[in-house]
Amino acid sequence: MDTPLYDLHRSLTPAQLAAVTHVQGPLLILAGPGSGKTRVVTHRIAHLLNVGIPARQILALTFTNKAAAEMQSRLATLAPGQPVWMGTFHRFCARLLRMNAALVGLAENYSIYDMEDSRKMLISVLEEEGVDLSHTSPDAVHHAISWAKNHLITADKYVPARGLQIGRIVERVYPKYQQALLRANAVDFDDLLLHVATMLRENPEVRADLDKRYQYIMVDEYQDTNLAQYAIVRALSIDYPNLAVTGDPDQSIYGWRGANLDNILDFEKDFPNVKVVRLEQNYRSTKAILRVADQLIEHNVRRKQKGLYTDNPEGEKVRLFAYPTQRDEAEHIASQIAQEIHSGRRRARDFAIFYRTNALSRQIEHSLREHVIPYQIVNGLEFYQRKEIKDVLAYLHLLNNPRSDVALLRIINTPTRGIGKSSLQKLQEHARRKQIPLLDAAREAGLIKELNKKSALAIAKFVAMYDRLGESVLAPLEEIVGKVLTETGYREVLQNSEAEEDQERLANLEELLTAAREFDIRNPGQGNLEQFLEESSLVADTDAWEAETDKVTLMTLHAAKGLEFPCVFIIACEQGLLPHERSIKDYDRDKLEEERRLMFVGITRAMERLQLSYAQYRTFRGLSAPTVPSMFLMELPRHEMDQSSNLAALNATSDWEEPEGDVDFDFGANVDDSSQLPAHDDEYSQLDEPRPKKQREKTLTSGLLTAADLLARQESPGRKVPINAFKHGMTVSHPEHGLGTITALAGEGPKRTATVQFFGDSQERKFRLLFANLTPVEE
DNA sequence: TGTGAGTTGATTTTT
DNA sequence: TCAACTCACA
Repeated sequence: MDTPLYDLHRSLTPAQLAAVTHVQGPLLILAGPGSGKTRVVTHRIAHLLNVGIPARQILALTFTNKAAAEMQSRLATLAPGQPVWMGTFHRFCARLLRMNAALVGLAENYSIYDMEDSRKMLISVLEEEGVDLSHTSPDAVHHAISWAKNHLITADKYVPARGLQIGRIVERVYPKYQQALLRANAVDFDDLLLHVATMLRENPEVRADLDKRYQYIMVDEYQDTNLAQYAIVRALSIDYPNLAVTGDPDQSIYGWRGANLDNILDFEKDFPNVKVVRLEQNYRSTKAILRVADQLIEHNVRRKQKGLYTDNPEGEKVRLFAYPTQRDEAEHIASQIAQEIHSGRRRARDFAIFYRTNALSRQIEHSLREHVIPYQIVNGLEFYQRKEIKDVLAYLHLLNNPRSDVALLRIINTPTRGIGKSSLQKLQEHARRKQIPLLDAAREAGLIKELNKKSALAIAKFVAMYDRLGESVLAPLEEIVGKVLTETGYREVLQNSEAEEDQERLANLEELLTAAREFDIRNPGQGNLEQFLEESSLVADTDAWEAETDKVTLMTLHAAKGLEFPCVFIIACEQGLLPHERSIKDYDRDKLEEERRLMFVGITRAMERLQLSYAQYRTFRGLSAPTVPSMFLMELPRHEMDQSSNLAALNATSDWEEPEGDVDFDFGANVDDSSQLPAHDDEYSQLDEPRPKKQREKTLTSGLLTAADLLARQESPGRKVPINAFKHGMTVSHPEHGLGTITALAGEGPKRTATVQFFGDSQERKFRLLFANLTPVEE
């Protein structure tokens, strides 16, 4: 049933309503922080549906999976069951490319290389070309290529900018890199966009079809679009220019990734007759917080003037604290949080701590642990980036795309099977000479003269194993993953290892199996390997953040965008960190303004309480040094803020709530203050024990049970062992066949099936667990 | 060929 | 500080 219109529109302000009810023609929504933007977007989609626009004509593009999921779930309550396509740019492009791969010289089973993969590929190209890297690094070259791609500059069009040192190298290597990718039937992240943009430009009829197909396009966070994304959206909005974008120039923080602020600043020029709606009322923060944010961002030149206001209460003063050391900073923040939690005033999830770089989280973590405060970190090492996961996925990648050399290189000797560096080199040599994929070269190992017998045999065995795995590509994902773990010996190696680290890896792989199983449930039917790989390639760190758990959140300022918390701490507001030194050193105003926006984003996450702080002394990269407070702090309305130097408070034993008196905030005093901080260096390094690996744990599953799980848990009459007790790699016994090992599991509930390899049996056997007479064997 | 110690070199943000 | 990479040795 459609939601009646009046219901949908109730509780919207006039400005919001104007945006929601705009249907035909371009629309620009300038949405300040906390202005209910997501609400407006989802209501607008619901409105479009209400006025009879088919769901399949609507497309909503976001930058993160999280944002897409958020929208999806909100829309689900407004307009249940409507198949509106929502997702990230990259995912959308992956889809389009899948359907039109041939147009850009790819096969439809192409692989998506992540940063690590494409970097490896680039390095091998650089080596092949014999490029001298003494004055640059592979990463710099990579970045330059990425920059070019984001600016729609293809390999054949690349002309080095004058004075750009690296230009010469890029000019030479970019085409080779691109060829290598095509040969491997692979794309990097940037290619997803570039290929689609190219495809739309060169195939007018395809473009027209898609334009017609997606008549109503919405783009979230438009200020973060780069030229490629702009071109794509533009190309799909020519015949049907019903493009609605939302964004805030003041929250553009991805310039370094090619985001082009002009896209939003010039939107009105690009699309004539655009309707502009400004959402300036903030529903999130107190007046005090908003004033601080506003004053800071006033210092930027490249922006659209915007008046932020709120009807929220004045609230408490924003705090600006100077601590002697980072340890004091962390300790005091942790104590404040602990006290608020213990007093029952707030819960752990109400707090967030932001910092400019990931490395800054360590001290905070340490203090939070000391105070036994639960926290979650959104940081670099996410699930799909872990070695063991990437290894196993590489097997899957190679199964899906036999031309993926990067995948092959990753696993041909993982776990080790006697194929060393020199053998590999010879193999690569051979592949290069004949211009064939490595896997094909491996098939000819016996014919390669340079290879000794032993190596050739090892390679042949690898190929045989690969082909054996290949027989299962149409099986459910869980089964494929299980097979990979068993057949490759990967599981066995870890099981036999004493190292705690390896046990953890085993647990992570168990999680991967669970993920595969959940995927199978979501996607019944055959041959979904490709889709599974695509999904796993396009997930990001911040997607792992869980709003529901009751934990303090630690994250970078970048990751914080789009979120809100009652209490926010921004630490290390120091020159060189925020703004980051790289944005200061070449006096680039744009870069500096981006740093300022970053701080603006951080500040505007806070609803009720905000504390900015810096340490007068900070140990960074093992070196301790006095700091200079962030220049941005000078731009704030300091007179109306609570400025305390916390030395006094730190000496007090009990009450943290009221930091002692308003000591004047002296920006110069910190530098020569080292006398009162004797030898803290050593002392701290002792305290600073390495972060336990456990902290990395991130759950892929919610812990919720599906109906099928429950079913599986039920004890069926006549059997002692619940179906769930059977795990991959487990030893089991069978009255007829004797002892064996479970090599794969698949299916759900009564259909759950185990594949067992019995000892001394030449082939595997499959059993329905519900009926089979299998028993786990205690080891 | 594989392992481990030792050294180096780099350290922003991420789809 | 730490991870990635090199190089020497078994």
